[in-house]
Amino acid sequence: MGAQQRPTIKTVAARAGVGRTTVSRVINGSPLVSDEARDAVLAAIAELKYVPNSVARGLVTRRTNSVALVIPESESRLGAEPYFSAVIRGVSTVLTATRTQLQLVLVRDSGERDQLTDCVAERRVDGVLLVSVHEDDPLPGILEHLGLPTVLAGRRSPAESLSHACSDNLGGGREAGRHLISRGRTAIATISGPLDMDVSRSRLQGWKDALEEAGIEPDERLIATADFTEEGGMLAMRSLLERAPDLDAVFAASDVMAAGAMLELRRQGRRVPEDVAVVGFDDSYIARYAYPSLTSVSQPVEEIGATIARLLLDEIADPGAPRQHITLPTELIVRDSS
Amino acid sequence: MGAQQRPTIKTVAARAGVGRTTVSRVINGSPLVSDEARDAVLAAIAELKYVPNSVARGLVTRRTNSVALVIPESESRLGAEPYFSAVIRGVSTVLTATRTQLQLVLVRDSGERDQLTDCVAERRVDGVLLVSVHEDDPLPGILEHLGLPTVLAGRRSPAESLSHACSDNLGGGREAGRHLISRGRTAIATISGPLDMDVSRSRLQGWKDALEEAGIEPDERLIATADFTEEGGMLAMRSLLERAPDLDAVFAASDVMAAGAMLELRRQGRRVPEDVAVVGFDDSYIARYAYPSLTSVSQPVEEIGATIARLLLDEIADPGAPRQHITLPTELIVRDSS
DNA sequence: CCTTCGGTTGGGAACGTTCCCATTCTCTGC
DNA sequence: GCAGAGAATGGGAACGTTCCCAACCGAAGG
Repeated sequence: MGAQQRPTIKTVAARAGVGRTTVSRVINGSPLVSDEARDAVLAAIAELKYVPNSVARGLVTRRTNSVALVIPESESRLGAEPYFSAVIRGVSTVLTATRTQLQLVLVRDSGERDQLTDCVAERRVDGVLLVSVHEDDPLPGILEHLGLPTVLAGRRSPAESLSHACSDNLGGGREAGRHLISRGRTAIATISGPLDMDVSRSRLQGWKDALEEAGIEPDERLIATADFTEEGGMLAMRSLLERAPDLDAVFAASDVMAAGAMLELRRQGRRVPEDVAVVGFDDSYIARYAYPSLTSVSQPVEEIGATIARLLLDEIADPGAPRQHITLPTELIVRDSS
Repeated sequence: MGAQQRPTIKTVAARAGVGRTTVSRVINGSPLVSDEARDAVLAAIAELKYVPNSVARGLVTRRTNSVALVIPESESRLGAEPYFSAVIRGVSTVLTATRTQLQLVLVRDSGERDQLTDCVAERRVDGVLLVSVHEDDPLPGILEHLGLPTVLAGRRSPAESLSHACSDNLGGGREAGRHLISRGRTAIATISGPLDMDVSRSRLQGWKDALEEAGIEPDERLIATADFTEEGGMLAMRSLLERAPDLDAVFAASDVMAAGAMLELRRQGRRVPEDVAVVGFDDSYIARYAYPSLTSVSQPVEEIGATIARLLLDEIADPGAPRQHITLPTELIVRDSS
């Protein structure tokens, strides 16, 4: 029981009294079928509970109706960084609607990246979504060279050639900076992400822009970099406090790092926001759960996920079309920490 | 460029001066090949950068080397509930090591569940992992009937027939209860998850056991149920405070609900832990970020993910083997909230 | 010297689809 | 009334692999 022989397209054809091809046409919605034949085929399909074998179909069509979503685990763990979960949700929403499968690939180290390349070469997926790309990441180049449709969440540089969607990191950083200035803060530090990522550089540049607008010269002592982790945010905050004990505000390029920074501030007896105002980035639930609740730059992460999925489906459907670059707006959500 | 014709097994055979079958044997590690032939084949593979087409292979072997991980999104969103991310990590670790693909399926409503059933019937996966099952969930039964290897994280009931791994929810609930009693609390409430889930019932029973051990009769007024969301936890807390204003402790069956409960307690001016002690479940980072930091029952979620992946691979390899049931231990992590 | 056996080898068939093409049938227009 | 167009149909081939089985080879044994 259970594992009985499943019907094939031949079984259906025999039952409906038509040829294989006609059944195939009905399944694929071809108009070149008489109503009569179509009804017979549909009835047979229903009777036999026939479901086409997608593997066999993939062999001849060279399509798998499946795309890979690649998430690097090395620097920031899925789950610890809510960004990834939200991207997954957005991607999944769009893919489900078009009946496309989602292959999730967590890449921890370069060994696993090789496996990924194999998997892609095996033609198990029609396209690839990459998240959190570094400037010198070899993967986008490899995929491009393989001729496999590829779309990025984020970009390697402002001159990114591959299709991608990202949020307005520059504008978001600027908003954060302006907000702190408007709160009367004058010694505004920042905890940046890794500088080999465009997302980090853009947010940092936004912060600089805001200071310069206000006539403040960005000071090297007020810039620390971390790796988007809580631990990193904590260490960066400690280093900032050593170098510039008089700082009265800090803009962290992610909520997770902001949370780490707040832990360190509390440990050193600085009150938030009285002594030091804090602004994060992402507006994840960490911002809501944090105490005091965290002012944060909201980016439409789920929409980024949905957008890259759409871009990828477009590119799979028409590989010749020009690459698309989409920037989504950010919004500052003010809470208790600033 | 890029999309040049990829080599097939025939190309390799011609290049190595052997037959198709010999190449296939080399690829699949068969011992029935002379060293000489093997070397020639391996050289040809390297020269041509040949990678086997897994779709074609799947057609004849009836194996896809890919399993589905099904996560219901309806009650608790991926990302808002760290549990799922951790399970994904554990699953991914085991699967990557065995070169098995991971199909991620987020199911939002019953319509999407039908699609899932189709996808499974299409034989796109060798097995299915189900997370967060409800007692009357039709999916496990359908999959069992289809004869598809299926493993659960959690169980529908203590008599679960399918293979599964879950943590010791009963013991965890008991530990939480005992801990609050040891802190001298006497009016101990609980916020349970949905009662149609075994995980909820077990944690609730553990709480009851602990109270009864201490000679306290569990009071209906001190039991509220919610849906594992922050909002639900908040509402449940409100309802508990109305029904039993004198409560001095609460055990929530998840950190997310505990966070919601703490928000409501703060809103009503109750101090944590002075007026009301709070204990959560999961020991997610929410517990660390919360203020005050949250005492929580830690369960090895990532290990649960790894375990169900292993059980599934076992079952795929030997579908006839008896089903396995694995229970993993929990541990109470005491922090500031109790 | 012939048989047998184990180790190698490769061709044919099959897996379940889709696509190409040839065939049949029906209508339209002159 | 007949050619031609177009719709509907189905058989053959192909997609790239694995599995079955027959065939070959050299050595061992009678």
